[in-house]
Amino acid sequence: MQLAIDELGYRPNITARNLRSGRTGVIGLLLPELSLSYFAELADDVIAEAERHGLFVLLEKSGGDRNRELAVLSSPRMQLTDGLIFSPLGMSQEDAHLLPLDYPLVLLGERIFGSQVDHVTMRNVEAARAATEFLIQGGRRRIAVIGAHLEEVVGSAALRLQGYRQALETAGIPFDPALVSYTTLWHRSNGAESMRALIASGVEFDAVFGLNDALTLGAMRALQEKGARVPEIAVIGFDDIEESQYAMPSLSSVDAGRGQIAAIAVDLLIRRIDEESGSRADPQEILVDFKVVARESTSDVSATARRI
Amino acid sequence: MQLAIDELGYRPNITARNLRSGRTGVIGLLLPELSLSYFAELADDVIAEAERHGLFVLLEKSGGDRNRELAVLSSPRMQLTDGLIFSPLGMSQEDAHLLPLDYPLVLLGERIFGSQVDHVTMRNVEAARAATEFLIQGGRRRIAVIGAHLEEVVGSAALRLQGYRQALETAGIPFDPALVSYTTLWHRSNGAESMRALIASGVEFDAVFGLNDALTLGAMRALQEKGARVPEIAVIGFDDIEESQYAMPSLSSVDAGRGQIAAIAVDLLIRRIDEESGSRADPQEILVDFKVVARESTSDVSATARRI
DNA sequence: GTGAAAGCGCTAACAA
DNA sequence: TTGTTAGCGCTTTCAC
Repeated sequence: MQLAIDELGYRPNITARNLRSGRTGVIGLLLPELSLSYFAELADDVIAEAERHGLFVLLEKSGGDRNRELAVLSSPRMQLTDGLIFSPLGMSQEDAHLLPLDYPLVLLGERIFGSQVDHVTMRNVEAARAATEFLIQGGRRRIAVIGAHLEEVVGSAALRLQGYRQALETAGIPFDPALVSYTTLWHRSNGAESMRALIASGVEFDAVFGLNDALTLGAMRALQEKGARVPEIAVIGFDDIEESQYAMPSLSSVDAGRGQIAAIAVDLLIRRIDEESGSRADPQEILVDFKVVARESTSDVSATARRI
Repeated sequence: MQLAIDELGYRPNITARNLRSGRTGVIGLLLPELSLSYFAELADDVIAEAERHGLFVLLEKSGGDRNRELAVLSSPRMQLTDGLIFSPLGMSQEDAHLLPLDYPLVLLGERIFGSQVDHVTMRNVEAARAATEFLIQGGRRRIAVIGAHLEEVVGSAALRLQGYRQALETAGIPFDPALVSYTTLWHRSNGAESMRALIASGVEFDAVFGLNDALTLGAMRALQEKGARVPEIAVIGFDDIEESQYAMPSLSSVDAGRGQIAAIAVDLLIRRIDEESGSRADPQEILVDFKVVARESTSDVSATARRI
């Protein structure tokens, strides 16, 4: 039988099979932007994980735009896929009710919590607090923050800032708003601009906590331009993207569990896809592990807060 | 009528439509690795371009492995897509006959030339020559190369090395094999290792041409670790990935036309998809434009070749 | 056991 | 114009 199949070169028609079975074997992945290393690496992880389960990944990018996100969620395009892993950036908590419940969906990130949808995310507050505590243990007291978002309540920036403040509080260090620098986006250029502004403001600091690695690499570059030495000024980022270990000096960071997020998201999505349509299990909220990765940018050196 | 559609919430079944029409509205993109910035940025460009034409992108990664590339090419998975944009890395010229001719396919990159398949690529030789000439015009004579591949004839590394040699020849500078450093992969770590080996070899040089930006950023980092100053040692890369402008110092590079490659590849693929099955147009070989992007790493400074 | 038939939801062709 | 039907290629069911 197999011989005959090979000989005649028979190829099953996947589309017909899909029509019949109601499945496509494809999952969607909706991310803000692939040129941000964090998301590129996340996509890599998701594709690898999906492949292990015999699934393919249809990749869409939203550019972080709420309308584009909504358009993708409601478009018939998504019928090509059995489910969607979605990392919102434009949409926020108030939009939670706009998430489809009749379609297998797994949320990532920090924009929407407590919806009726499975959600995998990192321990932003705890991980940011660990990063800040690590700097404090290294003797730093004037820790600048790069990448805060104005008036944000949920979202990565707000949560990580919260972790930072908790660490200060625990250590009895007063919070100084002058040390917090705001950006809209988290590209390297925003980090560099923020750092230049911070330096221009004349505020003293002995360490920098960047709310993601791309930002932080830009900030570290701007610091060095002004003649500041790292780790005399200690610098730590967040996400632990691959290039952080090749920066000059190599950048300390927090590995917030990206690989684990990808694996769990795919697993949860598959579970939803396989679910009998009548019996919808309760939505799960999953938090993954994190760890501080110490590199040269936080090597111990005598610390003195100062103007640069 | 539209009212009735909206009211009843009618959604056409895309799969049924696909079965009927023989089209899926999805194109495949097969790349080595998304965590390499060049490919992440290329994927971003392809997705954006596909979207402009109402198409979706199913992303697959090969890890640069020939067997995985062949597996994807011949697997029925690809029936989910109307065509494929493929950047081979494991497959090479001898495998050209294994490319399917009965399926819309556009090749990228430098591994396979002159096949019966549409091909979009950069002017590797000319662009590498331009980068090298740029260094020579800056007064450099001892230009190290990072990232050559042993015994490669076609492929990005070989072509770019060829451009380097042409530039030397035109300038009457003898080619010194001791200045050429070989790697297997083009990650940042390989660039750093190569540079350390080059320095350990004791050879004198006053400039570095890295065959891609990731390599070059790693090499620049290793240079600086040894106390060498850039641009006293001038450094130029290839690809002009986004982060090169934020390196310290910012890295000069060659923009070899990535965005144009994405746009043309999608256009060609659509043309193939729309082609009547009987009338297969001749395969096209398209070369895109390049330009040298000068940044701090090649700012003019007095150059003296030396041991580091 | 092997084989025929129905139907997934759409669209193109045809009939009224 | 409007309505009906056949068929895309698969899988599941039911009859033999």
